[in-house]
Amino acid sequence: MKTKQRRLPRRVREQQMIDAAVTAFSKGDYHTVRVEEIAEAAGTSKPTVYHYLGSKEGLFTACVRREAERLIQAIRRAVHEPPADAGDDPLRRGIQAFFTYVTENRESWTVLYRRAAVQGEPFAAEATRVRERVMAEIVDLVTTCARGGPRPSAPHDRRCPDAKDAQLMARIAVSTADAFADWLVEHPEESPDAMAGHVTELARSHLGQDRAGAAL
Amino acid sequence: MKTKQRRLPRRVREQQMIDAAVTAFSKGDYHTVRVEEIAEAAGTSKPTVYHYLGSKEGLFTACVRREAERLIQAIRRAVHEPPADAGDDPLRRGIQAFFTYVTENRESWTVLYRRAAVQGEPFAAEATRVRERVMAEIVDLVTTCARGGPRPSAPHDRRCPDAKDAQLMARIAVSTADAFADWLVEHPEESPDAMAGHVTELARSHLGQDRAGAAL
Amino acid sequence: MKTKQRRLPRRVREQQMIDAAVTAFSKGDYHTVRVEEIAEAAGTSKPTVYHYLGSKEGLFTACVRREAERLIQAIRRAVHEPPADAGDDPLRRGIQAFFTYVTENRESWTVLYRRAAVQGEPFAAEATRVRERVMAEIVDLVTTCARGGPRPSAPHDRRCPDAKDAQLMARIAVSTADAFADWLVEHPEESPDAMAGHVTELARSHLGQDRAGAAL
Amino acid sequence: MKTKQRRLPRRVREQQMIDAAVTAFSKGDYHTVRVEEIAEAAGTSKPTVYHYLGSKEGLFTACVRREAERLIQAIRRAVHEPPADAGDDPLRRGIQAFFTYVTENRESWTVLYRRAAVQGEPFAAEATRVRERVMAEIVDLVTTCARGGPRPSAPHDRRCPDAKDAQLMARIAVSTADAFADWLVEHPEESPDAMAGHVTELARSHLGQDRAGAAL
DNA sequence: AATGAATGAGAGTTCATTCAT
DNA sequence: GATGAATGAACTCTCATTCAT
Repeated sequence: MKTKQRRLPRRVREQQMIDAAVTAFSKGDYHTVRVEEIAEAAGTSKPTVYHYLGSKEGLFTACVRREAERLIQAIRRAVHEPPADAGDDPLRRGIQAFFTYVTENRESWTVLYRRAAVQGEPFAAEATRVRERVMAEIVDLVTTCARGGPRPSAPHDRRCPDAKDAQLMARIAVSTADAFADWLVEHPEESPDAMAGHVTELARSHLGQDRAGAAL
Repeated sequence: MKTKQRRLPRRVREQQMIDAAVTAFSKGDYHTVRVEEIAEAAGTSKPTVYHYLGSKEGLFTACVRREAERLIQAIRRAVHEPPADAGDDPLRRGIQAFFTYVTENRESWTVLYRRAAVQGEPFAAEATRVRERVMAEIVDLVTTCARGGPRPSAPHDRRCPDAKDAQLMARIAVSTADAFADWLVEHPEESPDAMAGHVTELARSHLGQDRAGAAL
Repeated sequence: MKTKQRRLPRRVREQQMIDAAVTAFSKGDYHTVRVEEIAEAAGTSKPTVYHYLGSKEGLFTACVRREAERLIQAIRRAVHEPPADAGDDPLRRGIQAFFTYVTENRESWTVLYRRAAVQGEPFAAEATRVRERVMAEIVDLVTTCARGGPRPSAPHDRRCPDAKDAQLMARIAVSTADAFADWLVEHPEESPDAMAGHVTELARSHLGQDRAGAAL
Repeated sequence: MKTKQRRLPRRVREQQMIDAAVTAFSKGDYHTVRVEEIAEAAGTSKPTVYHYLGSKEGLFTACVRREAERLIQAIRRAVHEPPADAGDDPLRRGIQAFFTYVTENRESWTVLYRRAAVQGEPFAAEATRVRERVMAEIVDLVTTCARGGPRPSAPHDRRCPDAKDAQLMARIAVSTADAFADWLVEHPEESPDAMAGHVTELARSHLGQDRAGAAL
């Protein structure tokens, strides 16, 4: 057990604060979380939190930013630098990575999807922007991949599904992943992979079907 | 337009309060909403709100209860007492009613789905219970109807999807409806019906596919 | 069981209100008692209470006045119109009556002695005045009787103990009675009479002793 | 005269708060006292009071605890470590110390005896417990000393007055001390010592008389 | 760099009191 | 005469935020 470290370099302390904040914000409402409790969990004091992150809103925003970045990187890695045994369908790999992230990083996802969504909040501005970057990433995934982008073997798919369809699919993918993550808590015997498969098919079928009849 | 009425009977005022509260809670976080602002919107004063509903939590709970009831009734009516031109697939009618409700009663739905979801809050207790009643209703819809319940013309559907599948489908339906409602705000040209169609198929396909190969 | 009477004559309703108020004020602090609860206990509504007694303070004052009057009358009756078997020492009869009243009318006494004593309260003015009337009555009892007033057989007692002593004795009598009343709740086997005897002796001895050596 | 100090260490501020609170609670009813006024009197702000003492009730309880402790210590010191010129009757010394305390620390005593007595109040719980410790201390004083405990020169006093008697005496002593403190305000020429003498005799006489005829 | 001390501002809640029927 | 309806005013308590060391 490490004893409480004092005088850590700023970079490290900041990360500890954000760690603590993600946990806290995932457990309760933005307003329910007290800055002090985060400071304590991070092994520091309130003023230090303010010194580093500026305000409660800044703290929250930092969480959203960092976690969004992690999620985006996870998807990109799965698409562009897949491990050897990951299959050769990048759309599927991407969606699977997304499902896996949501499932395995519940706190992170909760903050990203559930907390940052509250409109009319002071923090909404920046948070919403970050949130949209995540959506854009997934839209991009769907668009690029369904179009056969990195996937050489699907030439008939070459049409670009229009942005509208892609956006809708992205949203459905996200909402499904969210529902599924909850579901998994009660049914740990299920695997995210199966669900990811369903959604991949749904996406490909929907994006193809609508325009070309039989995309599969 | 009636001028602001003073001295209304309790029943009426209570409804006005709940009306105002639903609007307020749909716009902001539970904690962001000030009771006084609700009182004013309802044409009354804070003490009267407390006199009638007991507490902020009581007010919130009253909203959740009333709106949940309305949603459930809308679905039941669509399933059991459909208008003449409503098609003869009860599952589809139910899901359609659900999508329509979510789309047309955004405030109501927001309170029901987004606000009541914050776990670990004092107000969550009753709200969560009510929320589960709504889920149960939809599970019921999926289960009964997919099984061919009121739908005489689909004998091949007779398998009863097990509770697990039905629950997952219900959650996905709900989550998707929520996402779709947002979507509709940006794309008013889309109709809830089309979306309901998609989801109905998704449900039927999922419930069938997994266990019976090609149910459709 | 009488059904709740409506339309009672004012005099009666007022008494019911005061009854309820005495009970309520004896149970809790002045500020803890809610006017509404008194109204309900009296079988009426709040506005009626205000109509009759004017204000919470008025209600409280009415209680103090009525109960003080009752206590004073009880003492006077014991001194001046004693029952046949009551002994022929008027001082003792008076103190005994006082002890009995305090013991048997705990609510009344609590309001009179414990509640009306809080200084700095809005109601203090009138309540204190009434309270002082009670003290004066007891001082009077001690003074008159110890002086051999109505008691023919104690000529050596003729000196008038000065007001100061009498007042002190009165206060001691009162505080002792108060302590004793509490005591009796836990020890119902004791009788007020014995205690009254002690205090009577104490009074007589003190008032005599100090000035004349052997008053008894 | 020190100017109003800002930034005092917690321990000090807490004492100042309790000082101010004792004064405030002695002047008015628990409910009449506003926390803010205490904070101001203590040279701080409301939130600091809450930060340190937790709640109004906590503040009140802290007062009761501290003052009770002081009173008890005063009595113990008088009994066990008397100054040279204090006489050699420990019962008398104890009672005298008690009377002196009540007389000289009117605020403290008022809080202890008058405010903590309101039953059925939320704040009464702990306060009542502390109050009983004070009573127990006095009972102990009466019991031990009357039995001739530390008093070597009174062998005929050896009977142990039973707990019942001791308790009654303690209550009367307390109640009388309270009345006497009021009395002293109007008659500053009297001394607590004289009064203590009276009560000591009353106690010894009562404890002896009843059971043994003429104990003195 | 780090933190104990301190607070302004505001929220929920309660209650005596008054209308208007 | 009696009462449901309504509220002004006040109070406890909380929390993000800032000094001063």
